[in-house]
Amino acid sequence: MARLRSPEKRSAILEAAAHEIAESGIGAPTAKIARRAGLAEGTLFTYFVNKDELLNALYLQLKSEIYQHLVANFPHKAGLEHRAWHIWSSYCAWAIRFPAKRKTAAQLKVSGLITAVTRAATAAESGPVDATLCELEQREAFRGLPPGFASATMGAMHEATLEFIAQRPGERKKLIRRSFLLFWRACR
Amino acid sequence: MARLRSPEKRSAILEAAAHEIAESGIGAPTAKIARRAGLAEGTLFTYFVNKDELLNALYLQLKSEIYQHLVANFPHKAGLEHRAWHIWSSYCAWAIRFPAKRKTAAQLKVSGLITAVTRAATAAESGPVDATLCELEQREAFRGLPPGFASATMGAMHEATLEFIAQRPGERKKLIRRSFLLFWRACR
Amino acid sequence: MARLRSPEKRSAILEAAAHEIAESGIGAPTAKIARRAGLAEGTLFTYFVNKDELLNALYLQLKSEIYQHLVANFPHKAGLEHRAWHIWSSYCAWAIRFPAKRKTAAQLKVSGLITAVTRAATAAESGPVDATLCELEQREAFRGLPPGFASATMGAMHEATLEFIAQRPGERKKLIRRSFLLFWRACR
Amino acid sequence: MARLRSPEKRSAILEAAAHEIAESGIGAPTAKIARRAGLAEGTLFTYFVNKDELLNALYLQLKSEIYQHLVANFPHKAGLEHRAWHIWSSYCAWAIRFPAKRKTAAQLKVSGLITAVTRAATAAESGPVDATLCELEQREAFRGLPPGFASATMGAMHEATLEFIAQRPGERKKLIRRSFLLFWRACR
DNA sequence: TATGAATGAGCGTTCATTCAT
DNA sequence: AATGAATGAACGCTCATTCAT
Repeated sequence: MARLRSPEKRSAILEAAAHEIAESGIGAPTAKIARRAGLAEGTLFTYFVNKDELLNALYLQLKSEIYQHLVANFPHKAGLEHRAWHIWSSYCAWAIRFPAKRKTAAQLKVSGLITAVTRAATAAESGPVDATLCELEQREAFRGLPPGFASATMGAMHEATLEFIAQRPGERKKLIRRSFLLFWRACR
Repeated sequence: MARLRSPEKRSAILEAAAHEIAESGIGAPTAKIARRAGLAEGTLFTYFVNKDELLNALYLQLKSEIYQHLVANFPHKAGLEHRAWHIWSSYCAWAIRFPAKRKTAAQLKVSGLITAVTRAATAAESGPVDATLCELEQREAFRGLPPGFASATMGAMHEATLEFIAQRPGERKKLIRRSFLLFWRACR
Repeated sequence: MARLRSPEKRSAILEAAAHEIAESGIGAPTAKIARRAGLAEGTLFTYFVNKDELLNALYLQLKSEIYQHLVANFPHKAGLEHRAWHIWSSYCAWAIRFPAKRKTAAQLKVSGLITAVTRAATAAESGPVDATLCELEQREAFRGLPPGFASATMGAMHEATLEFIAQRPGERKKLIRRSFLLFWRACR
Repeated sequence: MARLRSPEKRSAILEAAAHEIAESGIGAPTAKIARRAGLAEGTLFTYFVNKDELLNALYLQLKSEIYQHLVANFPHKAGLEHRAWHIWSSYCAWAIRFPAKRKTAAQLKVSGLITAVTRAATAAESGPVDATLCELEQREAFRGLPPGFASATMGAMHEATLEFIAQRPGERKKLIRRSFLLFWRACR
């Protein structure tokens, strides 16, 4: 019941889940996840009341990890384009470094299992990243489009870019730069 | 001679699968799909050797339906922007008209079950749409980006747009127009 | 209804069944049997009302084939030992020549699907073979043992012998001779 | 600690399987076996990874039970004929006492599901029984026949005998004695 | 708290048999 | 008579979840 008996074990479960789901999809068995986390089948359910909750917690965790990554070394004082570039390139770096996590996040997003509450919680994190994206949305380019559109567009273009990078890892740097230019043309 | 395998039943299965998967995800039971198609459980397997093949056939079918939709009334003689607009708005119209199909196509895409063969088959269809997208990629905006990037970008921005439309159906027309403008700024 | 429309097709089904069952056991699908016989799934059931009847007919057929084989070139005028040797060696020759049929006959025998009626029918065939076996049973060695015991013993020792032959095909001839000697010691 | 896997349950499954297979053949459903063992369907698969393994384990178990039975009260010091008689009569006694097990063992043997590994494992058991059979094979009667032939012959004649006993249970004792005499004539 | 055996509903698939053609 | 699509019960097996230890 006490849901946080050992934060390490909870983290181990989330980490294991991210990898299992990347490999086997949402249908990855809880037993395998638990085993990969070094725990017994049943123990998983002392940390998460059921699989759905585990999946929602995992989504939250992944979003949070991304956020941490974007915020690290954030150029608070820089101009808008530079800050946008930081977000763009940092996210790509994270996605390339943790491909399993990225894949899992994508699967969870379309799974239909992520609740409105969870989605709201991911949106709640505010900080320099959101501030930058909001600033972007003030621009002429986004006139008439609803709040969040800049962020959604960026995310969508990210996914497209990362798929190409997966096929041409050698051109990684160039693709990140060029795709940002494309994005930035739209915003300008 | 015995009854012939009927294309109508095959279509009914694909149609039923699209709806069941939209509602319940990739895990939708084949028995439910068959029932929804008005057939017995076992009959499904005279049309598709197993679930994976059904899913691949469904993906192919959905891609093909989209293509048919985009090609209908295509303004062959119009300028590039006009043709791009046709693609943009027609796809949105299809997605809004068949939300279940769109959702299912998205799920299948990330499911890991779509084979390389299937993906190749969807890419094989060539025509005015591809020609237009290729023409787009010749532009300065896509310099240094690999073939297919224009199409991928468009697709990604579509997804973002459609999510917002789902929440504000009333602003549909405006959102489609405005988001196209955003896309077009990038291409210009 | 008319069960004998085409005797060739009926035979083809039995032949196909013998091979399929040798390969896959009693569980061999009727569809596969029909296909192997060059017929459609449903056609099988115009010749045999159901699978059980097909299996019983097959058992009968195999027993009959064996009998035909033993009776061919039967040394009617020879002494008892010579006639016994003919039965012994001819059966081994048949089993070696048609291993699938032998295997299938063995499977059917223990399957629990062969009815008393079928068993009775196989026993009904009378002729020089039975006469020889009856003659054998008159001997001191079989005193106090029920009718049919000589035949059963011979059959049992055959099975044992054939298993060894399967592993040492090169010694075939010697094994057949030596095992007959063993059998004959018992009868003498 | 959780419950430990219980040897009793494992045994109960094997026992149940022996009876179900005797009644319904190799096709006996695992669900029925589990139910007969007093367990839930799924529990069977915590003791055996799949049906094939269960069947192999069952074969091993039956062979072992037979062996235990033959070894009990074995007349180690007696002459060869007496020891052979012990094996002969003890096996018959076991088969009559546990007809279901005997039938099942026979079905498994011809099923094609028993692996080489399992067969090897059954052969590995060595002891006074094998010693006696080896001694038998040294005799003139088995000259030129491969090792294991005495055992195979005995087994084959057993099967024949038991079939007759099944039809005349009253003459059991006499049949066992007389059939042994027949066997012994061959060996002498 | 941690364990993993136990549970049984649920799934994908097979297959003997029926029946429209 | 011959065909093979249609049927649905049945099967082996999986897995989220519970619970005795």
